[in-house]
Amino acid sequence: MNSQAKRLNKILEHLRKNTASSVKRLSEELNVSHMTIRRDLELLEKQNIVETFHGGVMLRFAGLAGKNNDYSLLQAATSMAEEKIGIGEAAAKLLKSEDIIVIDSGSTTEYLARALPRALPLTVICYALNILMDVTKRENCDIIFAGGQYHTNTLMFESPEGIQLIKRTRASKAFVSASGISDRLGVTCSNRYEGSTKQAVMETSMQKVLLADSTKFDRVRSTCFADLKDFDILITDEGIPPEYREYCGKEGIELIVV
Amino acid sequence: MNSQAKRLNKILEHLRKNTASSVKRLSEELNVSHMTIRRDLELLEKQNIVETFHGGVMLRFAGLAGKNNDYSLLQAATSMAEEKIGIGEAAAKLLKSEDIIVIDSGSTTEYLARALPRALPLTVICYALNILMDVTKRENCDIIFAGGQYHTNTLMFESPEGIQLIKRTRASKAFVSASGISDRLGVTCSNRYEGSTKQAVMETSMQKVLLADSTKFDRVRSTCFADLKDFDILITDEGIPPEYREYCGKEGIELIVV
DNA sequence: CAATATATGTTATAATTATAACATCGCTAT
DNA sequence: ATAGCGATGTTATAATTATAACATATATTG
Repeated sequence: MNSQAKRLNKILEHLRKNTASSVKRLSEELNVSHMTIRRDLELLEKQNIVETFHGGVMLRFAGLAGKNNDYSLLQAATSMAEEKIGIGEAAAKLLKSEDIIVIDSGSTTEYLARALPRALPLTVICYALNILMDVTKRENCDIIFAGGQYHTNTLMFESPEGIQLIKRTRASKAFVSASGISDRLGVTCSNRYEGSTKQAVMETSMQKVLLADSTKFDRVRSTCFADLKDFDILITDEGIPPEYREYCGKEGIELIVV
Repeated sequence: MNSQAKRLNKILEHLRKNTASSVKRLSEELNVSHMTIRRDLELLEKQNIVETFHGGVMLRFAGLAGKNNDYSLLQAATSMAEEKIGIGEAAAKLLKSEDIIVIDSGSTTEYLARALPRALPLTVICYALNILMDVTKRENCDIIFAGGQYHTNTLMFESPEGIQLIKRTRASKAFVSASGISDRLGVTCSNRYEGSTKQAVMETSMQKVLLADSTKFDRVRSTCFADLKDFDILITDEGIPPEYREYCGKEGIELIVV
């Protein structure tokens, strides 16, 4: 790891502790010139990790900057950011007043959490820290959080009791993310605990919406939690392969491309 | 409520959503001059509610500024702040490596969450947003969160499943807060849901530590969840009435006064 | 090892924010 | 009503931060 990467990690560490900081403080803390800090922050800002303003910086993705994530992981989490913003906004447009929605864990779903229309009264069910942090900032919003053991790499909480809580709850719409989508091998994620929770969500929601950027197609991960055709709506970006467009048409899945 | 109080609430509301902001943004948002904002922020800073720096402001007690708390409530939450800091630090001194601890909801316990020694590997069980936010910033720390319905005024999550999760978990030490303490009428809190959760915690922890500033003595709230003598340790400040000192001696409760 | 590229530091200047003193507005009490 | 007072707005000046261009140091590559 080069010195810049080290510094970027130190900056993020500092921000995780303090949420916000100033260029001055950072340059003093890290013993580098203010220009170096500025250039570092510029990088971090381009990747949507921090937000700068005259006099300071603040963490944007408080959640995603989980304590064990180093800079490279953060990069991954912020890749395809533009596409994900579009997907989140498109998902938010589906919402109606009094909807009871599940927001799954993941970085794509976080953009939905941010795009939730402030005016609509909603009930939100979730189980990931980044989602929770966005939702608790909202008003007009009942929150149900399924707790459990905290997983720092996915920012997700999981437990039998959490799954139980989801199972006795009913949602009008579930917004689910995935790490891999294959017509033949189904919709997959990377961890067993994610799979169990997602399955519970699929069981208890009226409408199931899959949120995934186009890099997820024709990719598999270890844990399959649903068939693609189990979903009612698929929201993705222009990069979706033609054969998946066809598949959606054939299976009656509403396709929303942003 | 006069116009200044209204504005202070609006500022806090804005900060709750954005964590940090700038004088410029606030003055534009609220249509007042930057001087007015500055004077408002000066007030809020004096009360330890926000922290200002060149170019901006940020919330200090992110958790405590729950969205439904108005300005007057915030004041209450930050009262006895010095005593509470001491109590939190004293509680942190009790911790040993590999301890499994419960941190109850409340403002006093938040100071413990902040004072957790960074070096010690710990498992933390909690169910309140302000505690969670502090604990997730830490490393060397397994987190178990008991979820449920979110209560904005106490920042606490509660559900049968959450209680179930607590009940099947064992802790070496529980750090519990209270709204009222009476030798005759027991230890009380304000809400039924708080009581059920606290009771579950009392049942499943080896050592029970009560954290309360001295304003809580000889005060009762609606929901009783324990007798004072059920606790092994009581941490409070110098203001503790003499009769409670005696009571602790008689009942074998270790008293720590900060 | 030289040559090049990249990262960091320095400086001067521009832009923004902070402070302080004073002016004005609007409420309250008589 | 109006005098008085507190709250808010205005302005000029000081302090701080941002930007850009250039200089220097450090790392990389053939």
